[in-house]
Amino acid sequence: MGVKFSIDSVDNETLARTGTLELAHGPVETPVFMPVGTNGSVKAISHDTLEKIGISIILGNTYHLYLRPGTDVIDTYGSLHQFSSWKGNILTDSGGFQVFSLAPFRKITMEGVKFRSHIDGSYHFLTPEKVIGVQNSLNSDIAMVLDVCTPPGIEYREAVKALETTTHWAERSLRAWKEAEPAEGRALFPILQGNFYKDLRERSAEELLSMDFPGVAVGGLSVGEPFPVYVDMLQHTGALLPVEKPHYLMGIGTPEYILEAVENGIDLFDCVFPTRIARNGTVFTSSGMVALKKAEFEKDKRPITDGCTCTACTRYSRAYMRHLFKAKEILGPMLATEHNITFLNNMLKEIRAAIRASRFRKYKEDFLNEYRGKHS
RNA sequence: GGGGAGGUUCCCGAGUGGCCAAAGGGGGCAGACUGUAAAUCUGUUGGCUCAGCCUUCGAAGGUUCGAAUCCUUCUCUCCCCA
Repeated sequence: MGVKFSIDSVDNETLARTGTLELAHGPVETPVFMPVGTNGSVKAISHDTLEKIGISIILGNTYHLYLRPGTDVIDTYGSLHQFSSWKGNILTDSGGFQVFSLAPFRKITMEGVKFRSHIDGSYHFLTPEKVIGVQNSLNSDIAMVLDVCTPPGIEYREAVKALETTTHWAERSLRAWKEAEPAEGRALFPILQGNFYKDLRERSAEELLSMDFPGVAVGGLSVGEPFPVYVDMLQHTGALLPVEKPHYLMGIGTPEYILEAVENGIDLFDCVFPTRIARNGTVFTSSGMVALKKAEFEKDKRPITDGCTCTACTRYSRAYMRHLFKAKEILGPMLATEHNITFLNNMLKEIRAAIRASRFRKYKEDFLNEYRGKHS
């Protein structure tokens, strides 16, 4: 389970740092945004285009791929990479979040989680060991332990229970992972929980970091809490993480959230938001989010944003993009998805450069001033 | 020329005496979306001095306490037969 993570530079005002994570399918420069490809496909964009943008790692989802196509199909290819023809790295989420978001159908015990398939209603029982087994079939470069994610506002004792289950599952996951003797360049990360109780965050960190994991993820944030609460909990949690290991914050993906994450020492993050809002007609620009369907863009000949290297910005106007969405042309979601991923990827390049120059704070300030200022 | 069907709020289309400013869909406009059951979902869509009032269901007139709904005439559209 050897994974090399080297820190190249450290910002002198914040916890931000740049690094390189050596995974089985190539190096990943951090901080990095990882697009989500739940079913072995980042929705509305081809692997070719992702490669062209320079994406080195995407997500897959154990829960979805276990249900469909199933490991028997994946096993005939040897890996999700082979099956989907993705040459880069893949991080697979464990399914813990699906158990959380599909709440009406779940039953969690210390042993595992029983749930109903959203596809055919069939019952399934997932254990930490089984989830490791599925991720071994997928040959994930970074696998995640099964965890219990909880929403804001729950009782303390309920948060304790979720935390204890998560720790217990992490121990079992690690044992199963080691027994399977994973190849060099593959990693298993535990997921820090504790809900919005700081002492529980500390306890979760203590318990999980006492185990021999090559990295650590922060879960249970960006689950509906207000932005200031997110920032507060992130600051508290970020300081608990061991400097030498890669830090993964699960489920964040707007420029504002990303900047906070990087400032607090986060190296990896993923989010469906950029790709989902793209499909729904909203794109990122340096001056804020823009809903392309709005009437004001009917005859707007400008590109989505100047200086962007994506297909939409180098070739098409806002008016045309609006028309594509109005006419429900599939090209609209495709171009918008490429744009949003390109936008974030370029933003992360700038962030890494700013950290190397030890001027991250300035970069963040300047970025947010324009982003939150008046829209162009 | 003869017979038949029909004209409803931006469009399609329900509604055959009061519960109708008028179902439903489309379109428009706005909002939401953050480890993807999402190319999705929600709201709104005649006007105003807005718990009320005014205007609206091809046009005009009539019946009625009361009409988009009934009657008369006109007008327009579509289908069938000559």
